[in-house]
Amino acid sequence: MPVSPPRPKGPHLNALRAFEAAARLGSFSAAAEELSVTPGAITQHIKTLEAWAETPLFVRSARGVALTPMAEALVPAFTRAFDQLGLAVHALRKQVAPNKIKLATLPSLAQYWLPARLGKLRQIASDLQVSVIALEEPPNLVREPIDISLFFTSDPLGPNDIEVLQDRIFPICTPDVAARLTRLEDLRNETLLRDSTWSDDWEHWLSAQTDLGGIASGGTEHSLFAVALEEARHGGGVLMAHEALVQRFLDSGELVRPFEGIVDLPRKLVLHLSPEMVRSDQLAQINEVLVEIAK
Amino acid sequence: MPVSPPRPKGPHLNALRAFEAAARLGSFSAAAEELSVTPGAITQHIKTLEAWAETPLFVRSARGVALTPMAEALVPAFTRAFDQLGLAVHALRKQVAPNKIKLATLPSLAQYWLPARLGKLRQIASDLQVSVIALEEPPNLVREPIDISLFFTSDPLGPNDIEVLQDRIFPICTPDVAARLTRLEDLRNETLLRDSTWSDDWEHWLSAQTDLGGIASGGTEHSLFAVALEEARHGGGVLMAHEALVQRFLDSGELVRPFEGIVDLPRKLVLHLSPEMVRSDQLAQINEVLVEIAK
DNA sequence: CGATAAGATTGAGTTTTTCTACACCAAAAT
DNA sequence: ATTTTGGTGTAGAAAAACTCAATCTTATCG
Repeated sequence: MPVSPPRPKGPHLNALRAFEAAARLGSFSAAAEELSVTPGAITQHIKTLEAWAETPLFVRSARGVALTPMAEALVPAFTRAFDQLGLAVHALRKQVAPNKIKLATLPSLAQYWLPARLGKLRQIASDLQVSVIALEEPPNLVREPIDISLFFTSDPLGPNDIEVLQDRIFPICTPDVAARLTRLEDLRNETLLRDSTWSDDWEHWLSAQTDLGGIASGGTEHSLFAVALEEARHGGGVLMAHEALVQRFLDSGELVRPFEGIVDLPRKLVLHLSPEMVRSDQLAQINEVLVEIAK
Repeated sequence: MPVSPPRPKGPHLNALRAFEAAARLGSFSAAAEELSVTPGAITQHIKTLEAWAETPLFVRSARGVALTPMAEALVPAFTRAFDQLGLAVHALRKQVAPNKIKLATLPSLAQYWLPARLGKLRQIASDLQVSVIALEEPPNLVREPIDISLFFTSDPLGPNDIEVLQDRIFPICTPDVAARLTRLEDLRNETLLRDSTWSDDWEHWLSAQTDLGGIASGGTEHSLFAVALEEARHGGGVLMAHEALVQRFLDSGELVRPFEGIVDLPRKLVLHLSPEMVRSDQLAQINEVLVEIAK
């Protein structure tokens, strides 16, 4: 017979968001990354949602998770909903402060490439307030309150993307150290400096050199490019550098290229614009700015 | 110069939901009602959202709140987003348990009108599990996990609505009490029973009677129709009854109508279907059920 | 004019949710 | 066999959300 239960509550919004992220990214840890929480938090959100729905949504295996066929069918609707919500939040931010712009980029770019461009930019559009957020991974521009991202990628360009430059690497060191280096084999006696986010740059570069000696792949790895660069500047070794980041040290002569070889990596530095950024009628002004940033 | 602030966080989802509800309903207390929280909770949500956005969203006056012109423009996007989310949740519920159906209705209807219909319904579609939720106010079928609502309304019917019957009122009492009543004026000596949700039914009915004596508008008011009815059944007075709710007592003779007058109120009992209910391919089966419910 | 009512706010205190930290586990990769 | 990867479980802590009761402001009523 008909019971009269208490008013049923919907699922928690945060649990739905966690579900959507995990489903879209195919992984709890990736979802945790995107939402900037620990993986354990995602596990718990999914569990409460599964408890609410009284059904499992993911099948767990030791190697990762996969969506239940049933859950699979539901994901697009949730993705659409949270995308809409993201757009609405973007619209709110823009409405409130049309000329505050948040730009996310790699710490190294933020430190060595951006400042000069932003300086010029402030002369052109002094009403814009650009703040820079240093991130290791590109943010989701639909979901997060960020307007522009600037990262290296090898993905094909979308309509809201602007190519800035080609990623290009070569070794650099102080003139002192360079004096000791005549052949590639001499690198065996030097400390090879590398950045942990691009830890196989040395391998890429070496394998592109015609006369390849078995140069050790070791060397000291630094979690920040800035630290590795600092060590190179003090003559602590040979750094595998990205052109965009070290141009000014080459110009000043503080650092030099001990070898000719330059390797183009299969990726470009790309500016991504948030949908609201594109939609906004402010676009003309922004574009002027972007052209300047992209030099 | 470009700072590097910590990763910016988006606004709280619950605050956005509160904002959307308050904006759509034009009132914090109405939003509180819809979300089943206290008005204070809404106030706080809006405040945190305003703090996040660094701008006021509502202008407060003692009479209520009104949206900032700026906020006004943003509401539709949020409404769309939360509607989408509501639909997605409905889809989830249906996917998980296609034949669990939640029906919300007035306590009095749940007690006096529904049971007989649901009984018949279970014979026709025994695989359906209908659970009944008693509510004073119609729920928002897009946002809440409820499939069908059954309430009195004077609004024009939408596409997902089915008219069930016309609301019709008249006084009833026990035969004993009726024996004392020959003219309307005799009501002055009786206790007029009324339900607090329909507290002006007596006035409606009286003003529709041709020979209107100045019958006192007092009497005892009960918060539940069931209580008022119980009192009438014990000869405690004359109850202004709704036809749908007391038919069975008239049939059994336990209660009688001391006067002829029947007043049609300008509202109908209407079944509302959730969008998912309509969308579902289960609709054929449901319809069979609905026809039965609507008798 | 005072009384009352409607609606929102406030601050304190409480409950619930959400998160982290860290130990742990199982398959896959080395 | 060891390491790595990705998820789970639990305890405790932090943050968020909520309630309650008092309070304020203005409109309406008598």
